[in-house]
Amino acid sequence: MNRDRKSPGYSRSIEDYLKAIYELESEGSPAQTSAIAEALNVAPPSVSGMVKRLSESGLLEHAPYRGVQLTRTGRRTALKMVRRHRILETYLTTKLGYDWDSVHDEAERMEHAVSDGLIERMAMALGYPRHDPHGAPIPTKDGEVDEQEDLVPLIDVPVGGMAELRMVSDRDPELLRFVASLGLRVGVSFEVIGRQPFKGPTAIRLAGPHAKERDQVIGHELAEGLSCVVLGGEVG
Amino acid sequence: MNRDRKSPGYSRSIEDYLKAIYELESEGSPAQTSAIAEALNVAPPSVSGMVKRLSESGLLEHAPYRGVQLTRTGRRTALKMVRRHRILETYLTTKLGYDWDSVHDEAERMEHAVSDGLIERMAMALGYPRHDPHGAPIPTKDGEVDEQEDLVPLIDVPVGGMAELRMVSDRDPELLRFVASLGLRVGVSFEVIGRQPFKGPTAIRLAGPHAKERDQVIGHELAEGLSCVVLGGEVG
DNA sequence: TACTAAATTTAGGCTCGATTAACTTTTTAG
DNA sequence: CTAAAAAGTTAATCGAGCCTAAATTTAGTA
Repeated sequence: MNRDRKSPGYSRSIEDYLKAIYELESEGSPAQTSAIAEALNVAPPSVSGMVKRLSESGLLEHAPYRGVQLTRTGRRTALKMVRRHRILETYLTTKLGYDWDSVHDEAERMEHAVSDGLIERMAMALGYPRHDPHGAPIPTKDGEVDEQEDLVPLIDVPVGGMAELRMVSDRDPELLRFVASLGLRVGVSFEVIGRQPFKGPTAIRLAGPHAKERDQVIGHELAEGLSCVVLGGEVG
Repeated sequence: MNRDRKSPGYSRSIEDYLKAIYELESEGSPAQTSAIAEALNVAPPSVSGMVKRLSESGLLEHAPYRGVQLTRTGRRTALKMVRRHRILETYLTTKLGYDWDSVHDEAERMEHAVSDGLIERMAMALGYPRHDPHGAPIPTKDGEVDEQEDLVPLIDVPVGGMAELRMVSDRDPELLRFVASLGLRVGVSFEVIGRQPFKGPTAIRLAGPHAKERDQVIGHELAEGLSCVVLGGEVG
């Protein structure tokens, strides 16, 4: 009666809550009610209600008025959802020709419907990738995540330094299209050739024999969202 | 706000009802409450309730105590679900190494989660197949189905005649595994070499240079479920 | 034709996950 | 240190879909 269903069988909602909480937690500090509500596009009292149920089920711990933390079990499920999401995104771009800006919503819906077995088949077909198309690390089947501590936002890369784009949030398709239109992709490296004060733009020069428009200017807010690794070599 | 979501956005339940009703209708006669209930594993009053809502939404017509018929709109959605299901089954077997007995459940869940765009990409990747792995016809994007009128159940293929297996229900994995274990697949042809009366078994001989066990015996009930096309050539 | 069995619908309830309105706790600013 | 603002929780409802029990309609048979 249970060949390859979705193991313990949490509801779609529960899976969404756990994943959202995980993602908030990984930005440090316990997840707050309002943040969860915003992430899930739901009113705060809905979160309070669900949080109560989830903590009664042992998926998270709730310090009233203080926020929420995943338990070991809760984190396991959350990581499973993150893995599903990122494997799906990778599969859709690699095998079905999706662009990196259009995979998020599709994966968001599919991640609740597919079986563990399908995810593993996709992972195998992809050669067990470590990162999704936006550079986010794909948790392993038993919940290990490569945390990538050396990443810094582009705004913190010093002028004159070389860096490589390593990760962009997958949330905003517009943003992803814009980033791509600048010639930037995960793995592309560049030199930071200037930065204006007062939250002004950062100027970069793409490395390699890129056609025209090797020089680009990136606004402050966007530059905050581009996670880079600073490369050793300095440039004159 | 609506890039490639699931167009009008019916609920999972509604999609299931419409598809089930379509499948019952295509066996002739309007779909009865109890038959729908059984197909969906739901109590009859649940069907009455849903039927009321669906007919108020114009997706079907309800003659109380008489059964239910899809409207044009209802049929369109039902066919969309059938197309999704069969494309998914074909994709999973062709591209991800699933066996024909294990795709049904996976497709059943995925068909509610994926977008039209994903289905079309899969269809394209497959070269727009006309039939799924069980031989069932795949409706086109605009709802045309190849009805295959020349199919007869194996029990009606006369002894001495040649036939080719063209379609098996995808519902029962056990049955599909068993059929496969006999050396039968969609497209395999064989001669009917005997049939016992009183709902007794049918004996067949597989065509071509099949290893050992070219002769197989198939019980009455199973033989009812194997849709074949009778081939022109007679055999001594 | 009347009576029973089967099929269907109605009535009443439940759970899940969401909402708004009202209340409580925590944080922050003066 | 206190008062207002912000954040969180509780209470009361709602709708979708399901259920069981109790009518009701249809169908089949004596």
